[in-house]
Amino acid sequence: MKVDLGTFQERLRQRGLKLTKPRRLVAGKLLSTGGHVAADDLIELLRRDGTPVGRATVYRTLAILRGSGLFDEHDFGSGHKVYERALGRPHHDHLFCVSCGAVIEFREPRIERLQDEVTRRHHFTAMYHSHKIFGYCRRCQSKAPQRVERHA
Amino acid sequence: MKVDLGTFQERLRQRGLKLTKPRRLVAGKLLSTGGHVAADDLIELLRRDGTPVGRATVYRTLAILRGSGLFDEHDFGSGHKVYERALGRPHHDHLFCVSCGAVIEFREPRIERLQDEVTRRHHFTAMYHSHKIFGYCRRCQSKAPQRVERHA
DNA sequence: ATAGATGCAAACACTTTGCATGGAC
DNA sequence: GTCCATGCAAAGTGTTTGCATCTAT
Repeated sequence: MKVDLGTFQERLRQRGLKLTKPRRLVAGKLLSTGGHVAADDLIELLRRDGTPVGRATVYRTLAILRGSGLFDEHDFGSGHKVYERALGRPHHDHLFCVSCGAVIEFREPRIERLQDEVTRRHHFTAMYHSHKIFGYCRRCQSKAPQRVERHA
Repeated sequence: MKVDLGTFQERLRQRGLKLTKPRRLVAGKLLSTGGHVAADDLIELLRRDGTPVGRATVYRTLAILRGSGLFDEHDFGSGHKVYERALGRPHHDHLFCVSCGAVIEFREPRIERLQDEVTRRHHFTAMYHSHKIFGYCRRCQSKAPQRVERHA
């Protein structure tokens, strides 16, 4: 499934919203950037492009993109939320390097299956989940303290 | 393993810190409350007890308790962090009801094992993880929208 | 005695909101 | 023309920090 501005327009229509220039700019930049981008990054990037968008508008647009299921929002505890394209991409979870901030995606269907089992066991209806593993990535091994895994 | 103020004192000593009255009050209240408590809850509870502790001190004490491995910190996306006793309790992860805010703990060693496999695969050294499933608890089923699981 | 702790208020960082103006439909 | 969107600045929220005072050791 191709995810582009056309898809965005379509989703906006479904909600009776307008496709404005600022919204096109935010969505476009988000799509072209890929990766895990924060609101401030977007504001800065758009400003540098000579097409500044007000911070309120950026936040409001991100809320729409998230609410439409086009983008996922993640909080890696860095004090700000980051966004990544969701539609048209397979689901995955993340490893986060506490040393360099690298975000590594992983897919493990067996974990997903066990999750279903857990929710069933608790008569719980899952809507979404967040599974993050924090530690040291391959390149930051040397900075890791000599300790075993602690859970949180 | 019994976790009490004595353990706290011991951990403080190890770091060259003092066991002061405010710290005893915060740790004591946290231990007696159980559950998942936020900084503001503590401040309010202590104030009501007639033993108020400054907000800065509460936050600073929570940081120590967390850093000493006595308490875990969780963010369920409610805008504030919550704390729960960690030492002397088995590790677990959480289901969070987006309707009533209920926090349900679950243990699933098979998921933990698969996690290890994932980190090994990526040459990643895990320090801790956060696995949360959001949705509707048994009692809030009726409020759940008719939709399949969405991931985030 | 002295290094560390307290508590107030001010500072912070991220995000949201009120409101007058502007633009999509 | 109507209703929604924008953008500024101000407000909000949870948390952290500077600093003079106090206290456990």
